[in-house]
Amino acid sequence: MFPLGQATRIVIHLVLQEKLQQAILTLMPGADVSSVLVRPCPEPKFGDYQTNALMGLAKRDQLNPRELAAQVVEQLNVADCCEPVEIAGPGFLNFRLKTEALSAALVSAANGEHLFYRATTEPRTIVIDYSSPNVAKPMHVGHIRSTILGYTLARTFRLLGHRVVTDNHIGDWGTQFGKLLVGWKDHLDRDALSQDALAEMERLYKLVNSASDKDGSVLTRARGELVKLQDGDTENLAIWHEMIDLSRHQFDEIYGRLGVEFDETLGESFYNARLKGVVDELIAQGIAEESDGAQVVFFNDHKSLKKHPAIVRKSDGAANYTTTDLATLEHRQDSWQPSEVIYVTDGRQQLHFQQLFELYNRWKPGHSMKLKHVWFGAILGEDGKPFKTRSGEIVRLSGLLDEAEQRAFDAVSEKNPDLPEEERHNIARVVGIGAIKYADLSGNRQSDYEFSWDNMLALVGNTAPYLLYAVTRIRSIFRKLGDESLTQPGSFALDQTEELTLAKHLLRFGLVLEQVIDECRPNYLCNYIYELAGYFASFYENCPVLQAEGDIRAQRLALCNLTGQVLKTGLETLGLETTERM
RNA sequence: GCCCUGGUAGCUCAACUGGAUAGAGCAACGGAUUUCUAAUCCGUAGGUUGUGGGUUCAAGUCCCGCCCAGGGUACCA
Repeated sequence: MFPLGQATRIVIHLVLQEKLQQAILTLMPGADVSSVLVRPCPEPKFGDYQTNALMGLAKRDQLNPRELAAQVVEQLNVADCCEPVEIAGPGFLNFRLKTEALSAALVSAANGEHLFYRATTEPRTIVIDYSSPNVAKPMHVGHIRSTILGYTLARTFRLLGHRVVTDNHIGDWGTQFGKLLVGWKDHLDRDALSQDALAEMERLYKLVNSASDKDGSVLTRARGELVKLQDGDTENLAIWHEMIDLSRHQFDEIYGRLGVEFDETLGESFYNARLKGVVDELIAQGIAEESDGAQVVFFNDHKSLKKHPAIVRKSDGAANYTTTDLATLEHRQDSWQPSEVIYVTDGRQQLHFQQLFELYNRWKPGHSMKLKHVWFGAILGEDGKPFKTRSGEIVRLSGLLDEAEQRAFDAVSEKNPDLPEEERHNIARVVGIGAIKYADLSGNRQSDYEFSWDNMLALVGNTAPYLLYAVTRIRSIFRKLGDESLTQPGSFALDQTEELTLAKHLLRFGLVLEQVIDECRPNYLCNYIYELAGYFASFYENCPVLQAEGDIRAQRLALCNLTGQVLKTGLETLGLETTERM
């Protein structure tokens, strides 16, 4: 029924899982086996993989779990890849891989047939919305999590064969432009603008903002400029376009440094023409109603939203971001028919997205999109308060990246002063930017995260430099090999514990990638490659590669090569480049 | 007030449908370098998972109460 085919070699745990489910269905026709999963054992002494699902099944049917387990084992034929299955504790099944099965998986990977993961046979289309900076404001440290997390998720989905549309929903419309237009017309410093456009625009905004706090007539004028812009005034539109161009130029510079890309950049203004129609439909369908002069949607049958109505048209007649987001969602549904739309923003917007999703479900009943808010915690300084510069300013992203590269440059120059300066600069770029990204991705996204140069650029521990160093050690071995041609081993003996542990860990790559997309948590991948780098380090210390001879040498070289490929693929999925030396 | 998060080792963080003895790193202490990059490895120590109950064969994880922290809470996004 399940021959030891290609699937077995790629992801053994899935084959075990499928066979287990079949065995259960034979015994208990009609049972729901969707929750029957095979997972890695928490402790190697129990085996390589386990399932705890039989205990749950036994409980539902009031059976003795160990007796059920015995019957299942009776039905289960996994002898081609496992030692005899053990029943343990209250009803766990423990699987221990045969070395020959492990060896077969490694051989096929070494032949380039796979890299321990299986692309999906049912590709889905997923829209991912991330980054979303505001025009006329410099990107700051608050944008980095959304940008990094969002693009990492996009790459992970793509690696597993899904179609992804990434969309940068930039803030290019809204009330701030009234003040910006006043500032532009009265106080613009062209020199400063050409030096650093976003800083100049930010200055203008702050200037007018504080002026309008003191002087009501300034605010009135700002509103007037905004109305003119919205009515299509030529001069204001031209200024607005210039502000957008200047901003996007600087965003692109940052995205270039971060290696982040988008398929679409449809800002808020793209949906302007649709906003009135959206509100009209909501009113016509009886979803929105008038309240204090605004058009409002109430969620009375919803516990957590009961006291939190959503405004879709302000009393001054203007739409707000809920309306824009509804139009955006409609556009995404119509354009790409995604099965999933993922928003990557900070946790403070949870209420907004609850409202949005609930509202969209009412507006477009029967749509089949899964709407997900993937939120993350704040970035804090080492004092535990929101991360700011010493003078209390928000930290700008460009300066942050500069400092990361500088610190990495100092480190590499100290460790390896003989490398050419140009190479040291490149290493510094890869390590510095990588360190920032990795520090951001390696924690649970929902935790607040404490920004610490020392922690992220530490040379040991779960950091980018440690992982990149592991890659350079592997590269170094292959450099020493020179022109010598590699012989692919026909099998792997895996006599040394370090070889065995490393090999088994390689096989778990696919499982981890699945977990990342299931829960939108790249830290699972970080943990995995950190463990992989650790197992490789032990292997490296204990198992000489180039000094070994014959089959052992070929096998160890292949293990190095496979580890290098998985590390590189994992790191690239996280958005990290790798280097030859460091 | 109400709603949403979170509270795990001195510090920063993990912990996979509830699963077996809660794991790493940093800091501390002890060891390893004729060697494929020591930006490394091995070891020691460190815990009543905020707190009190409950459900379960099994709870950091689920349910209820309380304490603490952060965020949100009608016309900013």
